[in-house]
Amino acid sequence: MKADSKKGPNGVSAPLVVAKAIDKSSRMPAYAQMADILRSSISQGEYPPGARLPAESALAKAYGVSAMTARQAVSVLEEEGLVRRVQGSGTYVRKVGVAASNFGLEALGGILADRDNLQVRIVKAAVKKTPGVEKEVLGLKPNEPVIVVERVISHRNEPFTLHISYTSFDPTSPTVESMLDTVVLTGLIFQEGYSKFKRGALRLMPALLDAREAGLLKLPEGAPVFKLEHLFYDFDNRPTAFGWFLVSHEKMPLLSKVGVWDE
Amino acid sequence: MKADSKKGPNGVSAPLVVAKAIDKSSRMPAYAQMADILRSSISQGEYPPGARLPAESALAKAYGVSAMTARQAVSVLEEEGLVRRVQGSGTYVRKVGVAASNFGLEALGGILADRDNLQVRIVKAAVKKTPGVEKEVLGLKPNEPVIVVERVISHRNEPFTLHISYTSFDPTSPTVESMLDTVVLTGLIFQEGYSKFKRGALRLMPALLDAREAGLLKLPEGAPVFKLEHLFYDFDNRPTAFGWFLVSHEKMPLLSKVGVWDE
DNA sequence: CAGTGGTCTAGACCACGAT
DNA sequence: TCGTGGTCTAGACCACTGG
Repeated sequence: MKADSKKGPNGVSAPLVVAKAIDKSSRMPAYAQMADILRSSISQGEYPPGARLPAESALAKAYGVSAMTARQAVSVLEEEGLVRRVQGSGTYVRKVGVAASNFGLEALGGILADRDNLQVRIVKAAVKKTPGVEKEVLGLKPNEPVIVVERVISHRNEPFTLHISYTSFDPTSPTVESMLDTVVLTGLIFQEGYSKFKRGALRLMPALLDAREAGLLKLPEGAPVFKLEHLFYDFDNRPTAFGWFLVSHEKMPLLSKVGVWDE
Repeated sequence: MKADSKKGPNGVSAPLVVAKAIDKSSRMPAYAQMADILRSSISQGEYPPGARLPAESALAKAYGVSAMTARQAVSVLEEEGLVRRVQGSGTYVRKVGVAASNFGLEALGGILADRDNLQVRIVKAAVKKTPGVEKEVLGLKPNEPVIVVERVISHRNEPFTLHISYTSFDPTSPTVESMLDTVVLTGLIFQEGYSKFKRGALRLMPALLDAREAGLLKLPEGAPVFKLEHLFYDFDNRPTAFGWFLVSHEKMPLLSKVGVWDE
């Protein structure tokens, strides 16, 4: 028996009741209208968490669209994390929970992209020759030199983040590139021009500000902040840019929403 | 002139050179094979960051598939964050940078789902009648009571997280549900059965452990940890479950990868 | 074995961008 | 105006789930 069919008093399968029709003359695509309707149905409890949605073929017929269009509508909800597709079984409404959350760093990107209001101050630039973990990460020998650069990046004249970076000191590359590694990290921090990096790994951690860091960021010593560690690889797969950003959670809020929010 | 065409010595447009052909007898879908090929091309620098990919129609012709299939292949790369589609213009390779990163809480979900190895110990359960921010968040009057419950959730007998929760004290709901709010938070913490929540908002922050918290989690006092704040709404749109998890970043690493990693 | 989601075709037309 | 991505159709067949 079709699980999504509704039975009349006499037990005969009735057609799927459609909450709202598609306006094909609208500029809004049919799949988007359909996704809105389905989302609304979920929101109103018609399809509670765990429930199975009608089959895509049934939805297509009910809304008078092709199967591909109905599929696209369901895909919208799937990408929103609202439903889960199981091949051969059906499409199910996801349960809302903490684990579904996802935190993006658009806020950071937005600020770093607002270059007109950014000020970058280099507070340290040195060649380090003593061993350290950064050399392991960059695949260097303990005695090979690395360039360490520390920058305070301010936004609208307020300190926003402290960036510590380690890059390999490659005597064969042009001096302008290696000396203060401005080119490499311009590509990392600002998303302009051609990036030199093929891929990167990031780790987000909580951290405390020591006295010096706190002074540079004009925050209290011992304040909890985000530490965003990064390791970027160039197109030769060599680890190239290791370092981290220290940034207050108030200046970079990490927010996430789960479930249905559009009403 | 087609921007993606390559010119021969005599200046005549040559067909797009295909790196590898699609094996239509393979069990791997054509779009997935095509996505792999394109990803590999990007990885090897054939399409550097900022470059425009060949038009979807050109790709379809070059690989001998329909336009919809080529489109699906490009969609894979788009969902991976590798390319950006611009209507009317083209599809461009994204530059790799810190802002592209995205942190999911699958690690948290994985541990909370492993119920056989979980122990939950309630370390506090009380009805609070004095005012507090939690009442504003839950939309209660300052004198309305809330239930506060604190739990230590251990995994394999090691403290994993401390959960503080505030829920409204609703005398009309069944006692079993409201008393220790076990049902509500069973749905929140464990993703089993039918969820009572329609949606939730979450905020991730860095925090320090005070002496009591540190003792409960067997961590040093003052250690930096993640604070994952949550506010969940029921299907009547009432804020219902406010609280937060304190969890060590070592037990819940937040990792993210950007760019091309599959080689 | 019936029903479900997953893939695929060979077209069509539209909205938008750059020219 | 032309090339691009975006939407859509009306079919087809396949892979998988579950009774």
